[in-house]
Amino acid sequence: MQSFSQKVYAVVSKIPRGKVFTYAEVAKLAGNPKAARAVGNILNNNRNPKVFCHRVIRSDGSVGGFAFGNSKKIKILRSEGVNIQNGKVIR
DNA sequence: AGGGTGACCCGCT
DNA sequence: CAGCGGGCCACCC
Repeated sequence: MQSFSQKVYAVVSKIPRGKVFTYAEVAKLAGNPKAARAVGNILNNNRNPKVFCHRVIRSDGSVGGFAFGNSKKIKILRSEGVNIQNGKVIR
């Protein structure tokens, strides 16, 4: 049985390298476009190391938050090939 | 069963 | 353009 959190994990895990998904996008793909908040809650409470949580950003392009440090998140994203300027992701 | 929290989003001022 | 508030959903205690 796939709970919303499980779906979120599945979607996030499917994020290809060098690409970034917004919480709203993940929530929508998970089945609830308005559950962006729930996505953040799930990742925050679980912050599963097996999930590419660093590839999930806000709709504004901000990295949002990261359990290991948002700076680290930005660094990782840049390594992935994502364009980041002034702490914001340019996709 | 109810209340509280959170890495959010949208709208208004 | 920037800042503030309200509302949405899911999970935990």
